Amino acid sequence: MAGVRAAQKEKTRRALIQAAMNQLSAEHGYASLSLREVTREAGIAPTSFYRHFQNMEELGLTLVDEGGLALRQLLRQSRQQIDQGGSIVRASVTTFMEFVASNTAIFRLLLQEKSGNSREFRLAVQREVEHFTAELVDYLVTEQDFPPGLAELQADAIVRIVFSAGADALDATTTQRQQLLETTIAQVRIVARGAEATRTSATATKS
Amino acid sequence: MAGVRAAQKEKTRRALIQAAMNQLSAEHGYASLSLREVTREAGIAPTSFYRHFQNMEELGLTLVDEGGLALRQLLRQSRQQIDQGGSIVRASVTTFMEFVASNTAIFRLLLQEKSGNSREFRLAVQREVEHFTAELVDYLVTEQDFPPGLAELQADAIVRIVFSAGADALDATTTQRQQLLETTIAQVRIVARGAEATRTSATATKS
DNA sequence: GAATTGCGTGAACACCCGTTCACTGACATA
DNA sequence: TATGTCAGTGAACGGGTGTTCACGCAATTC
Repeated sequence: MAGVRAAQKEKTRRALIQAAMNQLSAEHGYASLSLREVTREAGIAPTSFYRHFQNMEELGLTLVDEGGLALRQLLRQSRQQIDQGGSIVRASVTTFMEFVASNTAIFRLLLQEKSGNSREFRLAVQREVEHFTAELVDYLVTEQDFPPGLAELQADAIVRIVFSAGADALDATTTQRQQLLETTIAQVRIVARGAEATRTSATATKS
Repeated sequence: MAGVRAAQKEKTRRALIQAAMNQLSAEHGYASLSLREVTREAGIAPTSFYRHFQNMEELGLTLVDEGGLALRQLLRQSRQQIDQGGSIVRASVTTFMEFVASNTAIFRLLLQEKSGNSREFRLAVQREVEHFTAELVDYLVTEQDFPPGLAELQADAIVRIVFSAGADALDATTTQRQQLLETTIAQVRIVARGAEATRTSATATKS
């Protein structure tokens, strides 16, 4: 009953996932990922692949899940920074950009498959992003007392801006990233200000 | 000197481009586009491909150019709608969404290659999007008297939001698109309001 | 009318791909 | 200790890929 066998299996499964990650780069995306190359890098025979995944697609979806997991850790991290005071916007956007810089491969994967050629992939990524938005909506409603509708609009806009900036960061130099960070922070603040203005004008009308 | 020969060549060149376009769909992207399939659809021998393009990459860049051209036509169209009065934001976003709906393949191509695996492609798409932003900046500065820096921030944010919404529209049903249109319009207005608030508070400080 | 240019061609080459199959041998079970 | 399970294997099949080459033949040039 000692899981020696199971442990070994899990180990090569991780090796496959890691190998796939390694092959993902700016020049080589998921679409052009080959079973043979992945198994070669993982150090096993091509045929052994099927002991762990039915398809390359199943491997891909696993990768997306890994990305989603990383994103959620990012969220938690961001929350912690918020709780300990300071500029909420700056802390959040900075954390996000740091994530992009240090998880380039995985963020690129999410980004590509968001508008990729597999519906299932698109939906999986979309789910992760929505999770992100929902978290932000919750914050805006409970902490900032925004009405749900407006919070939804605002959060959605901010997420679109930040993810889009993250995409640009992938190709950017360090100084460009710095610039991009400041730009994004300013833009998020503009959105926040606009939402605030919208709220007060609506409240004024109501009262 | 009659260009019968040249005309025929241009014709099959167009056939190749069109064939490539036809093969682009939600399930089948540029990355998995094969020379042989394209020539098959175009009705010529695989080898003839090289009479028109050096690589598949050259064909791809041509497709991106076509997309850029279409985007600029969209811009011009949008300008016309603005000149004849009505809500600027609504007209612009609506036009954009209509473009996405009727040029699905080409917009999807631009979107995918924006974060795709060829640096040259990414830069080409980025150039097109920047052209888009520049046009908007110009409008904000000359027509709305925004200071250049703020106009840049605002335009960039709006373009990010609108393109991101366009991406979501690709997978959406008609009613979802309607909803998305309204959401996007509201978001653009929030950004405009935020920028306005930012401007006036800055001006107040200065005076 | 003769010479040249150049688009389109079919055969062929070398390569990589995903997937199947029967098999081995270490671990797990009883 | 005997039996069964199952991750990993190497050979093989069928198929698609990009690219080369020499060639035919109609449009063009002189």
